[in-house]
Amino acid sequence: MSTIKDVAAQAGVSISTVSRVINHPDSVVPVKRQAVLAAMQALDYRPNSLARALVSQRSDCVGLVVGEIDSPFFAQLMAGVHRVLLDAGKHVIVTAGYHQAEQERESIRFLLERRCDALIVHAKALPEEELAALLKGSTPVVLINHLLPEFEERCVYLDNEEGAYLATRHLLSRGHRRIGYIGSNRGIEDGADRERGYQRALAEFGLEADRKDQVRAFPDEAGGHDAMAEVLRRSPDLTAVFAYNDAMAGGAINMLKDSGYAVPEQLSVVGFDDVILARLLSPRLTTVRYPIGEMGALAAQLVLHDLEERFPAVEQPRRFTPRLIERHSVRQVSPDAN
Amino acid sequence: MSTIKDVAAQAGVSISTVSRVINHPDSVVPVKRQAVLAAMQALDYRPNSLARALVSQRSDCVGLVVGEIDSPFFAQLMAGVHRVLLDAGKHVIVTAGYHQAEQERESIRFLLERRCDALIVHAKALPEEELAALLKGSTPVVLINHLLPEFEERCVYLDNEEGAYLATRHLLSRGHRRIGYIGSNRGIEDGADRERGYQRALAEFGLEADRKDQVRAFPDEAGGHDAMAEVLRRSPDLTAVFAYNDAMAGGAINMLKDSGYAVPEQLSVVGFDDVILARLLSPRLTTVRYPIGEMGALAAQLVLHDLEERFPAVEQPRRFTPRLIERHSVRQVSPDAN
DNA sequence: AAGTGATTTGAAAACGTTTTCAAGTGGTGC
DNA sequence: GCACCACTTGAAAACGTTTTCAAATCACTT
Repeated sequence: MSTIKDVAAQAGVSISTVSRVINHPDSVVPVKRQAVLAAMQALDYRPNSLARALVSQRSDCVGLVVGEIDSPFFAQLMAGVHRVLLDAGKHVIVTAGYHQAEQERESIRFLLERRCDALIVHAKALPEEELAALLKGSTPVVLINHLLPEFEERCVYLDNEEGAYLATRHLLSRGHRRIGYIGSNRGIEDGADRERGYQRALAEFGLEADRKDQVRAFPDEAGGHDAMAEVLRRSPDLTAVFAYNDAMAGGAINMLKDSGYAVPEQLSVVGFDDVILARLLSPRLTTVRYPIGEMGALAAQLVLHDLEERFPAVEQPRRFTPRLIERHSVRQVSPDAN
Repeated sequence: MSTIKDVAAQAGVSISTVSRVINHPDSVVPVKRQAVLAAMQALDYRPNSLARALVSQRSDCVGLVVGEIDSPFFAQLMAGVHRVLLDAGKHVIVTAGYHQAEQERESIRFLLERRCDALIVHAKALPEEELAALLKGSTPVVLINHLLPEFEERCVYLDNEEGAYLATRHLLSRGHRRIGYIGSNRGIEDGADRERGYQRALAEFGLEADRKDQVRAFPDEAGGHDAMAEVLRRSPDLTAVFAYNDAMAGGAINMLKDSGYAVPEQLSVVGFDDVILARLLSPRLTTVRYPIGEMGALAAQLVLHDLEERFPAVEQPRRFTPRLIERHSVRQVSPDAN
């Protein structure tokens, strides 16, 4: 691969001049500029961005750590971040933590070693002190979905409790009184927050969350399927179920239909996230919209402002509030029928 | 951020020694090694991978160009590549071409400038000459889903025609004789290949593909919805439909149900890709499995072998053959009933 | 005691850029 | 015809590493 030296030689100028036509084209006289351009073309020259970043101390890259690469949820996050960063001429390097502290640590280390100008991190397994230490470092970081009170303005997050509350309230307002919860067994905060929201809504109606109405499983389709079976076994009189996420809700719905239950006629289901899937399920899933794409975009704007003054500070609050999306998986029921 | 010099100073050794404890720990005497390790710890030292890559001429990164970042299909591709590369100690930089030549070109340029050791490229918009030129370059490249006869062993691809043939044959074998095709309007080869497969199957049964039974639309849920409506308007007597991908099939199914059609009782549907969605739709979608994750893994093994001899050459054929996955969206029909 | 060979070390060159600085060029105003 | 200035240019330093090479050290052998 040809270097700046080759180009300089071929064009009969110094390497400084070549560098200048790359970075400040106007500062070199047209005839030489043309010669350099021609030489670059002829040699298929590509500036070595490593060398460039090394001396200029900026790579124009921002690193993104997601939970996993192949999930519709994180796909939306990546897309949101990508969109605003690409427009700004930055590039994104994506890395996955796979929900394990060690992998998350390794991902962050990789990105830092690669000298990303900033990091956007979704890491739930790492201890808070480690995250705090990261925030304190010299590389700007914004955290997704992990509120560190100490660094509130650097955290973009969703009010999970409110989301679960909304979902449960919706079920309650439709007359349901026996409502199960299909949760995640991944020991992360979201889970606890959502359970709290579920319980709060129940409490408002004078109901108490029964432990046997709550089952945790791996937060995917299969987990939803199994959890649904289990919760139904334990509490056959449930009229509705709130699921930790849409994939679990989908699995639950499948399980129900397979067992001859009609959804929502016999059992109502509410999901969480509003991934594409929700619109494709049948019945179309009533769910809580998780604006993860917009959250990614906000995080991107935050780091953009850190990186260059030409990007305005963002005034928008970092806390996002979820919204209930009503579709067809919930049915009105008479509370007295229970 | 501290450098190797700082570490050397703090440990009272030369930078060569520090470099050695990083790269060949056994070659430095234990007492100094400990001192260096301690200094690194104390200073939170992280080797600058840019500098390292610059001198050693290898970045341990492979670049991956996908069609778009937020699609379940490409998510599987990324995951497959990621899995084998991470195990081998390599890192992956992902970039999206968004199905536009200019974006694809830019993505490749970025990856090349960043001095990735190898590239895995899924690009359908770029002209073949450009791809061929890329393959001829000094950086090892493997192409996904784009067969360049000139570089056959560098191309990992699916036999699209066979897939469509399988799907249509399945419908035919279940008695269907009036079969519509919901295609993609993105002018890429896959589309043409799949149409050919569809026509070939039809021809084997002495049927001719009627132009009015074929509608093209944007290959997503909404496109599938609209195309289904259109094809039904044109040819109300269809008993089955083959869709370009699962998302379109999902949209089509939704459209059908909304209009009061029962699936598969009144109309059978077959998809393509077998993304997660297919299992969650109801009825569960009969579809053609696109082993894109495995294809990504194969591509990764190919580049691994290019990069280091310790990775074995891969003997496996580069051409993947799709497989029909029977689920519940196709119904047996009596051919004579038409 | 001196020589041998193996081990450990540091100095310096190299990787491919950008940037600073000073020198060179040519034009302008008097 | 000369001083001044603006513009353009090249040499060289710097970025943070790895690696080569030769020097230094050390333990043995004779």
